Amino acid sequence: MEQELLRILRTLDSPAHLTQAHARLLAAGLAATPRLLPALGVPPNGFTFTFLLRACALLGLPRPCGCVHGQIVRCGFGSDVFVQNALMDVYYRCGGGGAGGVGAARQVFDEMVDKDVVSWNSIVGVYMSSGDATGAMGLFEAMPERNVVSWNTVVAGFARTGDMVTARTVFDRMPSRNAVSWNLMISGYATSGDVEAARSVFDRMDQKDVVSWTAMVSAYAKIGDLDTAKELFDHMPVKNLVSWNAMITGYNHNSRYDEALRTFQLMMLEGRFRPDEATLVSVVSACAQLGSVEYCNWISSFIGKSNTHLTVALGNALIDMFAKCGDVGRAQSIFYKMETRCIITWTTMISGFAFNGLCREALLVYNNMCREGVELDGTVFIAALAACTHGGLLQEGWSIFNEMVEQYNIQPRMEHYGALEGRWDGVIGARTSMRNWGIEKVPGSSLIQVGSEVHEFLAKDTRHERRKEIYETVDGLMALMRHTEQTPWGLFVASIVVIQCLIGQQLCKSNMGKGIFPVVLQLYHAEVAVLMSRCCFIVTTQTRMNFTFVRAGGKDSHWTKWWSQLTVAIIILGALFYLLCSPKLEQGSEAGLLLLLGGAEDSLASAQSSWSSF
DNA sequence: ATAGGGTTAG
Repeated sequence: MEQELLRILRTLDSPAHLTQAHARLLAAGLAATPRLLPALGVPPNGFTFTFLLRACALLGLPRPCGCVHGQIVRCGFGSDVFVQNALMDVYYRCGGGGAGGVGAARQVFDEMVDKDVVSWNSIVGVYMSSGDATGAMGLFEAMPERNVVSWNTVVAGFARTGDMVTARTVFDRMPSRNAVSWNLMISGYATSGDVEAARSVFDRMDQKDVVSWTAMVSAYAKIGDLDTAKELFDHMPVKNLVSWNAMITGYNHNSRYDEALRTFQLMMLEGRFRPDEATLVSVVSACAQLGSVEYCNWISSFIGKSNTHLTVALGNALIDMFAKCGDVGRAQSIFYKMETRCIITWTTMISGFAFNGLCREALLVYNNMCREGVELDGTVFIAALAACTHGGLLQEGWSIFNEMVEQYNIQPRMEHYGALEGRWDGVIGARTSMRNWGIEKVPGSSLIQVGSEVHEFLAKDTRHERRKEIYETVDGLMALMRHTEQTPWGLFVASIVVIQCLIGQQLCKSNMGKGIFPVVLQLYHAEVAVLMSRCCFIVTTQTRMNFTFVRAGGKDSHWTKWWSQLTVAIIILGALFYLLCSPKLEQGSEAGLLLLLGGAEDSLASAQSSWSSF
């Protein structure tokens, strides 16, 4: 049958007959048959290959690129400048952005008979995004002609690496600039944290477009200045979907999830934009943080109705959301529905089960993951180990820990030890010490009364008026901890936290009702376990600890200032004390821990009474 | 075709 049709097709010689035959094949459902389709005789052109190459780039597979390259040469497009430019881009992307990709792209570039500005711009961009600024600048200087895109490519390259000094130099040298050039400077300054500089570029710009405004909104949101972000957002002459997304994620990053949702609702009320995946990811994660079942149901039914494709990011966010509001069954069904998963998907599902106390199920997910041969990272092991500890499955925890080290060659970090509380039991008898110090009475209490006011703290609370400070403090400490892990500075930071907690308790106790301390510090069990295991006592991971210093009444008095100054002084002295006592401590060494314990025990003992009586 | 703003877990 197929042979017969092929024979007939070959005999056709006029376009009209060909069209007729094509129509008949379509009607018979045979047009897509791989051997008949080429016989219809439509020759490829430049567009064929640029689209084909784009498909290769999306797949990121080097092998089809080679085949397509062969076809390009065979069909006589070896010197078509459009096709060659696309080919260069594809070879770079399929090389994974590394040196191999750069080499392949460079080879295409060198072999090109005709090069136009786009070819030069592309190769400069390739060198820039591979991190080779010197190579890029060499090519840039050698360019026979430059247009505004050439200049922008270089500015973008320097801005991406955070080298705003060089970016500025190039920007100032530009013979002419367009909106993109200015916007590159704005976003470059914003990502390097210099909002002032970004703002001054923005103010000097006389062709501000929606991108400039949006970049400024997210710049202010990033440094936590939501008032200015909101003000700019409200005054934007034109908003698009990305602007709304920027405002919503700005609220998310500052833990103001309810306002994120309100902004989303405003956008929906306005009705001009349909939420895209980025919007939904942000909204879902805001719902997850709020843990409100009504919001979660609403957004999930909205997603269901809007027929949105379940991408990896959205799937991950949904799994997290359902798990956080206790519906682990729906979390799991999302997990199964996902066509592609990444390491975050697995991590989220494992922690989702553990979060709901289903630690065996968490381990099943872990086992499935290992069977599927997913490439694992250190983080997924933190989740798996925490699941074991949480469920009291210490033996499983240890065997996973060993697998991690021996089979997957992942260096254990302090978070892994933190997840395995049993680690330190033999060293210091942590549980006993805890009981002795009366620590068990403090955790679990998330209500603190100061004077006549009751301050309530729930997990990841978003309602407290000083939540910005809470999360900034915690985030800052965590960042510092990450930055300084494996060095004595980790101890330094940990000691600050402990001392702050102790002082906070004492201040609360002795100054009820006077207006106490302007910092509210809230830590969760995992972080506390890590910090505390450094400072020689362990917190059971089942118990969430809320350390809070609360200021009552909301009025600043001279007492507040006085206490703040005193506290800062004590913190610095305490930190110095730790530093002097433990300058040569080796992290993780038992001798070091015991030494540290000796130092810490004294200061903790004095605070013991306030812990237990609180 | 080459350059610019927004995207999830621990």
